[in-house]
Amino acid sequence: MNIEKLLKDSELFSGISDEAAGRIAAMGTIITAPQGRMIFLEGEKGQSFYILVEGSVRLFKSAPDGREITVKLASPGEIFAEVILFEKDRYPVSATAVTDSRLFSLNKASFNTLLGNEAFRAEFISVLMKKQRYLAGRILYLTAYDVEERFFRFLDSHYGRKASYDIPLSKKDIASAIGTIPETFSRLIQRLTQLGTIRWEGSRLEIKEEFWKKRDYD
Amino acid sequence: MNIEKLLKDSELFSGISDEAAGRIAAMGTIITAPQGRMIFLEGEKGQSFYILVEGSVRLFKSAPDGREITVKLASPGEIFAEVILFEKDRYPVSATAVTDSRLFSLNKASFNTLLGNEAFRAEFISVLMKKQRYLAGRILYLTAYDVEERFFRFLDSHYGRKASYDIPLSKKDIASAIGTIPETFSRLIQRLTQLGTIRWEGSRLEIKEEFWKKRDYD
DNA sequence: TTCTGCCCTTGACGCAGGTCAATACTAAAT
DNA sequence: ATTTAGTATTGACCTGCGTCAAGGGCAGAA
Repeated sequence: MNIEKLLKDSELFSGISDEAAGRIAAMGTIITAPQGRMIFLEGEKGQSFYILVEGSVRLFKSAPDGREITVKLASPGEIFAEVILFEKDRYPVSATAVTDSRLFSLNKASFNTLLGNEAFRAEFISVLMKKQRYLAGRILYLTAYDVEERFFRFLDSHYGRKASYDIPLSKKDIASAIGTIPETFSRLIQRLTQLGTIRWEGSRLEIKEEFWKKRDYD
Repeated sequence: MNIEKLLKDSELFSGISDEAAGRIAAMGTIITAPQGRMIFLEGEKGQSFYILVEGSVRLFKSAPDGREITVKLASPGEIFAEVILFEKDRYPVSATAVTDSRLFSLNKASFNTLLGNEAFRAEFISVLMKKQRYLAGRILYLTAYDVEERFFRFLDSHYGRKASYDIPLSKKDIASAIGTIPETFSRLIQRLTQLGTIRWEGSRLEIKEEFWKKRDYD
């Protein structure tokens, strides 16, 4: 797939013209990151930010004791590490590809050129604000809901409410995304399976009909 | 104290000229909020954002079960609810004054005028990014540290490492700020007092010499 | 084919911290 | 002076979820 198309699907460049997309595409580079590849490390110096084109990337902070707290599991179209562009020149989180991924990377200088454009600036600010809302929401998510609730909210927000999913992630990665550990997540799955609420074979997850209806999020 | 001076001490308008400060001061209004006053409610429509001039304001989200999760305890000079300025016209959090406070409020229209200024835009974007870092840090704070650790980090980040503090907040507000409940916080205080680590009488809190040295925060 | 490493699962266990409830201590209101 | 209401403390209790440890399944490397 060509880069221009992908850019136009991203949150930052949505609604951009073909011509502009072409120019931007020429300014950055496409990076391929196989599953498990570290993209950047918290505290590391950097001068580029990224747009996830394909795959998924885990953004996390490390606690002093070595545990990793997932701040966000990014999906295609999302921008991250844009914080590097102002003031601080070190990444505030680490990023690794949890599935084979492709990223579009743009450096500070190119970005500053873009910022010269009024419409782009407005778009950029609105992306920053969306992120802020996301993070405030994640604080609520992690502190006010239990693991089961978080699991279903995770499904809902990442794939929507369906009866059947094809999950491209390992269970350990999901556990991390919902803020728990594999053991606890495994026990949750076991319990839900016994209750007949879900069925999970290979990468196919099925949720019993009727289930979503009982839940009211927000 | 005059508004211009206060604006120049805020994170958003730091380094602004006297002349510009005067113009901005004329665009907004000063609001007085006595302790306990609700400033705005999550979900409510609004067209203004605020700069805290004096006092402290608690920003929180409400869980479906009614619990309130404090997202941030704002201090003077900080800007909040700026998220209202783009796209979404509803506040994503609620805000109440936890001590008698004064706020400077600016509406959307005035803000847009300011945004016309290049330097201001850059400053604004950098404030947004600082916030983003704060929120990512708060996720780590709330999920990776225990209550004791959070308490000392709270003291450190709000007042610095001192041997003696004059705490203007109720214990319940501190409990909320550090992500716990009054009972648990009270027990922590009791334990630390018995250990001789702290002494707390009225609003005066004393930390035993030597204590901070044992801690290494980042 | 065997080894090595990673995922996933399952059991046993412990504990930090939340819930519930009772009581005292204010300080403001009547 | 007495009611009222918010804050604080303390005890008894309980539970969700993390830790530790062990074992099974599977894939890629040698």
